Amino acid sequence: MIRVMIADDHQLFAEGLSQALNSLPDARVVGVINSGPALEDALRTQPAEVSIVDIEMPGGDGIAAIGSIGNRTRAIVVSMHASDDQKERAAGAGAKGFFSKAVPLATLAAAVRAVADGKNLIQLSEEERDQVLDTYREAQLDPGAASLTAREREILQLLAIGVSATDELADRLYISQKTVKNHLASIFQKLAVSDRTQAAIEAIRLGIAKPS
Amino acid sequence: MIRVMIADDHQLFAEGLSQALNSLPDARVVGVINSGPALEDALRTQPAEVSIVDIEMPGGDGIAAIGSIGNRTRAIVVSMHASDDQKERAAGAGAKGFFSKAVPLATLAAAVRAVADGKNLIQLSEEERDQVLDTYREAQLDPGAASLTAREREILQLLAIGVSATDELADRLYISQKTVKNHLASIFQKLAVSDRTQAAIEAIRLGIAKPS
DNA sequence: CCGGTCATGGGTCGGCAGACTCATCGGATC
DNA sequence: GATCCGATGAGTCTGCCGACCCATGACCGG
Repeated sequence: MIRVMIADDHQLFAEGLSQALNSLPDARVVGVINSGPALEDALRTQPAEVSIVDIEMPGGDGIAAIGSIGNRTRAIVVSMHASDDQKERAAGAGAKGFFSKAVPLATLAAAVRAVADGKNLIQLSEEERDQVLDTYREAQLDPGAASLTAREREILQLLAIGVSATDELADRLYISQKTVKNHLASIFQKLAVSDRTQAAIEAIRLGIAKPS
Repeated sequence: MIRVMIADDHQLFAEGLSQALNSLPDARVVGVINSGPALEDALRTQPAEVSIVDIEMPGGDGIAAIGSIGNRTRAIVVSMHASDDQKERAAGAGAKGFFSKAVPLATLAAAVRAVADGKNLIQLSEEERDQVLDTYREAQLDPGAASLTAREREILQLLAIGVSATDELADRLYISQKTVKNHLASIFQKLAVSDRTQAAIEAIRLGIAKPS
């Protein structure tokens, strides 16, 4: 689980991003703050592997904040109006990544994983960076969840949207009820749960079910 | 259920906000687009009661987009650098609300509910506006969920964190298994579900369970 | 070709889940 | 004070759920 701190004076952006990252199965936002100086304080009481910092903040901007937190966290800088100049300054302060706020959420999520894994993205060319990010696009699931088969995942998806009865699951998948129960039994083992209610909750938490 | 469309060229912001609004029990984001002109197209195929539009977008800015969508949707304008000038222009184009991106998410959520309910917030003074918003801070739950009793809500919270067995629920609440089953029966009726798995999913969707 | 894994399916069995009806008691409401 | 509702609890019964064991055919990697 990657602990993430967000620093941005635009609350709407910060809270939205927080919700979005929290919905990833392998990340957890542990703090949302609205100014640069507060970042250092927050990190003292609440450690985080990765911090996402807006470069444009009032009261001592993001760059200064990054410089002061040093090695307590790895910083990813985001900017509204991304420029090469800003990128240079971010790199100089020790940031490990630099992104425009115009990039898709999936890209930032991949960057968070890459940076948490020790990668430094900021000195790479765009092609190199995208290549690295591609290897981090998928969430690192729990060991149990990672070993789920395709069919088991299918059943979990149905479970998570409320298809809970064995006969309904069997109907939807065109298999017998016996097979459904067999699959469920392996799911219970792999997820370390004891019934389909807990399995459904786990499926939602792990992001196996698509809410949209 | 309030259908919401989001138009913002900063994908990170748009997707983050989308996730955040989707996590509300009474709103659903039906589209996220990244330019002004695309808003009109999107609304033609996918109706939405409320649209959240960034005033600063390349390729014909948000103001023009709002003017062209007229009465198909009610627009709330958000801006990075909120100014009175921008607010005037938004009001002139027919927007029903105007907010800085620095406001908390809860405020925007309340605004979405207010605007969906027919309120026009843009001509109000700050005090008047906050007064109106205060009446919309709470999500309008489904009729069924709204009538849940305190005890029923307690059971749902436990269910949603994986306490699924009757005897465990009884232990945690210091009541008999019989009573647990009686409460569950009323919950099933009120939420229109048929077993505790579906109830747990509904509880999560309705925000009855606290994830953090 | 052989071993492993996956999807499919069968059988059995104990036990819990859900549906239905009812009772008591306290607090609120009128 | 009569009434309603919420919380507590009980009894009964059908049937599904979960646990355990096993079999077969397909596929894949060595």
